[in-house]
Amino acid sequence: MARKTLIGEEALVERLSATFRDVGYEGASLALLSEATGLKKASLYHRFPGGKEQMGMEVLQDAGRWLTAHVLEPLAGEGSPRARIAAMTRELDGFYRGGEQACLLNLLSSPIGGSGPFKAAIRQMFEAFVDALAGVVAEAGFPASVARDRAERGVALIQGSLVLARGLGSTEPFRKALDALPGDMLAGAGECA
Amino acid sequence: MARKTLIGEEALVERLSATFRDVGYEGASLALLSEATGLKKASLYHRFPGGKEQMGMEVLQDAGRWLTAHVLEPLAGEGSPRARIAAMTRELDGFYRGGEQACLLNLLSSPIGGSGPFKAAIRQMFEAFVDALAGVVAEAGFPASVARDRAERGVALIQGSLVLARGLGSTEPFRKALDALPGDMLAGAGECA
DNA sequence: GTCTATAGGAAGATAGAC
DNA sequence: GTCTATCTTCCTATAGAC
Repeated sequence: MARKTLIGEEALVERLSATFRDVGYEGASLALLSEATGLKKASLYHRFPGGKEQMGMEVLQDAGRWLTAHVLEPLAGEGSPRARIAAMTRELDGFYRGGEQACLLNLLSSPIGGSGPFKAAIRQMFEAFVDALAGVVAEAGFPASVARDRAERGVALIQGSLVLARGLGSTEPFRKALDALPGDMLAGAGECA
Repeated sequence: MARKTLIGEEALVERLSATFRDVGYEGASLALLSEATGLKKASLYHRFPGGKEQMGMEVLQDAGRWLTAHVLEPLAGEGSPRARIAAMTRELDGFYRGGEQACLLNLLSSPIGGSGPFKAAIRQMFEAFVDALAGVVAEAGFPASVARDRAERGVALIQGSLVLARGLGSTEPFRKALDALPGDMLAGAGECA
């Protein structure tokens, strides 16, 4: 009863995600998505009756599940704050392929005033990420407002270093940002400078 | 001899830039650009025979001139390092409209391996920005390698806070990042924590 | 310098055979 | 579940009048 589907659900979403992250949502034509997945356009519509927008949503939901499993839960889990943040950076390094792959949340975003189809999902993921990171920083002994500010800065650093890496054509800014992140988040917790 | 052009060159490029920054390069159709500028498509082609790609290039060059005049030169100019960085944040706050407008350099970027038409110009602007910021930090007494790392982090913070602001639908992360930037860049120069 | 009108092609999406 | 073939709409770009 096998061999009817040419590509598994996981691999399919994976390829779609990689394409969106490479060329953006608008830049990802069905021709391109078809080439990337090995499925003809009509086959893509069979799997995603809602068309490109549904592909975007499912890719985003998949990223949300990844975020929960590989970032949010570890951040809320066992170990010292520093160890948990360091573990998170390792996961992010893999997810972004050392900085080569851009972030969906950046490439699917809509203007601040606007209301694209992905806005709510993206916002939710950013908020969850900031909250989880702020939780760890607070656990290290910082007041809640400081923890929140630091967490926002941490997420901004990750996103911004990906943007910079893309702009400069080098993954170095991303790798450096990840390396420095635990120190950035916990500076002043025991030592100074 | 006036009144032939319905919109001046400066205003024209300004509107095109705003549109690209709102919906991205691929998302900016000629219909949209026409609506934003008040010029019909044929008129846009009269001003930009190279079509949308030329519009993107000229908008990018205009941003480069703005960067030189309002960021690079002030950073290399008079005043204390802290004052110069603070002056830069005020300029950036205006340019990004307090975080409401995204960054061209982000929205026109191509994948790390790829080679879009804007790649060289974008790379050059990011490098010039990082260099100028690193120069100020070095002037404040930090070793060149530390200054470079801090400057990269500063640019990443600006870019990332814009991404985060867009994702959260609030300009707050951007404004906070700007406020903290002088302290971030010069921490340890005299005081600690 | 701006416009209306239109060419020519690529986009998203669907029908129906296998 | 996948395909070829097709439809319609939108896109970039051009022609030519004013």
